Amino acid sequence: MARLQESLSAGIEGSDTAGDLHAMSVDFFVSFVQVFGLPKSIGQIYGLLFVSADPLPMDDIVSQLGISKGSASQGLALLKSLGAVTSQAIPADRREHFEADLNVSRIVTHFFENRLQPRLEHGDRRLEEMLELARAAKRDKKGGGAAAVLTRIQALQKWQKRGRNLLPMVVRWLKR
Amino acid sequence: MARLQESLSAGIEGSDTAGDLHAMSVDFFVSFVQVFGLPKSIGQIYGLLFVSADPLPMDDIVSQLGISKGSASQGLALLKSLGAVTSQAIPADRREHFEADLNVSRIVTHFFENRLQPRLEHGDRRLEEMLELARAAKRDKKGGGAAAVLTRIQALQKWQKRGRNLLPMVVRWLKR
DNA sequence: CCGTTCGTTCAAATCAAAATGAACAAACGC
DNA sequence: GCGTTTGTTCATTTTGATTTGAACGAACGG
Repeated sequence: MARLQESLSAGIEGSDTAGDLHAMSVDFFVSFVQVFGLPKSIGQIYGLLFVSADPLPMDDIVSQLGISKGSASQGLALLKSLGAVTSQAIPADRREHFEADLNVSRIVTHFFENRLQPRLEHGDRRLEEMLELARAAKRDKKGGGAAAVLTRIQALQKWQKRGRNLLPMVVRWLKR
Repeated sequence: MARLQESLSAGIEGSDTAGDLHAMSVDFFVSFVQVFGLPKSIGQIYGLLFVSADPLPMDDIVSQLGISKGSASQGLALLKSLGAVTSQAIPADRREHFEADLNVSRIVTHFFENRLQPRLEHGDRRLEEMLELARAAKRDKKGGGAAAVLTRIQALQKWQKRGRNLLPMVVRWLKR
């Protein structure tokens, strides 16, 4: 962050409102993305773009945030795939310029559909298998609480279904 | 996991239905808790208790999962605080015995209220500060896009509010 | 074409979160 | 009380994820 402050204020004004705002935005989005278990660099990049008046080329991002070219490249790739940044063409400059896209419902939807749903579905399958095994165990009269375990698994399945119903509702609600 | 299989099947039956079920449950809950960014050990412990007919003492958990006493102790403490396990007294055995509590809505609610809400509220405050700075920047005519940034921050605030409204709705829905 | 700029990839280094285990404290039985 | 069992704490170690940076390839401009 030293880098950020430094290069932005560059010995001009005293209170450096712009630099503070940049730093805050970076901070804000870093903790935001961490809620979703995404790497910090993602938040830094988005935070910077969010308060930038114009689209920035990658090397500006690298130098302003003091991160490596590799991180920036990978981070921007992910952000693009999330629909959170878009590239803008700037006349007479062949570098890609990136702009933050405040597309919250798209981003959250993407997150749900790509990170949560697959897990839920995989979970479904495994629960089904567990149920099968538990039934077998009960038939074979293995162990004392086979019936109790069976009941538990079935209860869990109900919750799983509930969760799977909830997600689309949330997505719909976010979309309006 | 070698430990789990080993101690459970203990050279009795061939196909080891019970051992498979245990392993699967552990697996299932490990990936479940990881969605919420909780440590793996939490999932292991809960997964084991979930398919155990009777409450287990800590040393059983330690030996069946092959984890350390420290992990088990800390993990159980967290699970208790989540209301996900409860201790049962077993006559003539002074060790604490733990039982899985299939209390999904309580657990998820706890997660929302303790992990998400505080972050959202902290975010609120920071957004407010950012807005203040952006207004100042605009007044001082710093930078070209001060007005655009202001608009963005306000839009973000709207989304933040939306999110904060959504959470209680989700919680209510989960509770019935 | 050839040199330069831009961007990606991936093995290695770094870093933070979690697990370990030894030391400690508390509760019990004798 | 005194030794033993049970459970917690916390400094150290381990592990896994992220970041780095050097090497590479592609696209452009002259």
